[in-house]
Amino acid sequence: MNKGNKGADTRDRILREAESLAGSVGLDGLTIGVLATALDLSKSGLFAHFGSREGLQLAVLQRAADRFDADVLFPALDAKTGEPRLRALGDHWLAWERTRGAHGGDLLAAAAFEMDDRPGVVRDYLVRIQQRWLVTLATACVIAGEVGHFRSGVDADAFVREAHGIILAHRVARRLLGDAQADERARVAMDALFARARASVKPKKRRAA
Amino acid sequence: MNKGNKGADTRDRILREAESLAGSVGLDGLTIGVLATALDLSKSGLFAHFGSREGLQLAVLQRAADRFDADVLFPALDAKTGEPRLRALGDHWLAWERTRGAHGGDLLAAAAFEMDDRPGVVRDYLVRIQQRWLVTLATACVIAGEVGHFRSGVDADAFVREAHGIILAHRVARRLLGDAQADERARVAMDALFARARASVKPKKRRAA
DNA sequence: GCAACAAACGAACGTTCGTACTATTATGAT
DNA sequence: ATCATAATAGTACGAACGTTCGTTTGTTGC
Repeated sequence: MNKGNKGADTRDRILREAESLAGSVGLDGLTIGVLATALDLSKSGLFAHFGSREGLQLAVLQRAADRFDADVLFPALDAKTGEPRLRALGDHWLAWERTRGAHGGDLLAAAAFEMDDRPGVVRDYLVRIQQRWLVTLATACVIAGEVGHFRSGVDADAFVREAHGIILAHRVARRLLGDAQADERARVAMDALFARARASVKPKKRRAA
Repeated sequence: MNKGNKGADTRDRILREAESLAGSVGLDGLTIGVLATALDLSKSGLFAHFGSREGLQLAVLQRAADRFDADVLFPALDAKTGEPRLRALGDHWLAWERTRGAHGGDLLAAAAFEMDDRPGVVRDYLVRIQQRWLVTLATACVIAGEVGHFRSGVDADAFVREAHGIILAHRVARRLLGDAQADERARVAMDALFARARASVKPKKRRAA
């Protein structure tokens, strides 16, 4: 996999540890000193790989984004276009959130809350990858409508936003509140979301009042 | 309002500024030095009010929780029991998230993501108030079912979780991605959530496949 | 085995962190 | 007016922060 480059190897080692570490203490809590200690490296040796702390943060984010693509986006492309693919995207997203949640946690979701008020290149990059992902989801949703899996007028943005909400609420339930049923409940919620998008006509509020 | 106690006044001034500051840099990014500078106080003078940084964090969280109760919980008690009250809770919650989002941002939501992997009294307290709030919502939802506003078998936990998701997704859309329509979309999502709880029978997936 | 280069080190930089002490000022009861 | 006490300021501390520097170690091609 590597082209014999030694520096690139340790850089990878660093980023792997950094991603995990930033998962628990946050991107901003990530510190060169403790990272170096955790890896048995000198601060300066580690520092040289990134040139600045910001460079390290950016590299960590980049790595996380790459892994996200590899773990949730690309595998879903195996599924058939339309609802199956969208479903695969949602399932892998949830699985990502869940497994990453075991240790360190989903860095990207945490960073979204951490960085939303701190301008800079790190935030800018985060916005880009987050937006790209949501657009990807929305596009898949639109396609599911076009091929007839979803009802014709399905609101893709609303769909994506709801899926996003399920992921985020799941994280809080699971990681902060320690809800053992969080996984199951998130799955059920995702099922319901898809079922609703599938239904040809919303019931509106005909029975109420 | 105050009982002539001068110390309590500055303590309040400190906490007001601290809450706003922690809203942008996080509870963990909150630092005694910059807080003191922002308030034209000495580090030591400020420090004396809380005894430790952890004490400060705890006090900030406590103040935020109190304000939350004052701004979203108590006002909703004016609404009639059942769906109206639950609706008021949801609306005020969203309004809180929104206005706090203008500057500093909702500290509690951010802390939920920031602290979920950092054991300690701060996290413990956060878990308590978060759980209490969600239980409050769930209870209101159950009541709405009992008085006939919602369908009888309504899943209160699922309802609350979905509302939570709407809030969280709104925050990311609004504060990170800068979506100008975030407010409106969150309102619509909340409407739909209530409409679904009202409907006497879910359509299930009879039309699909 | 030697030159050229990449990678990691160790020490020090100036700054900021949280915290501990002591001193000073303001407040309120007598 | 005095005096106890509360509230704030001042100073100093050890540690950790990001960063820079010069040096040492490791690798590779000749």
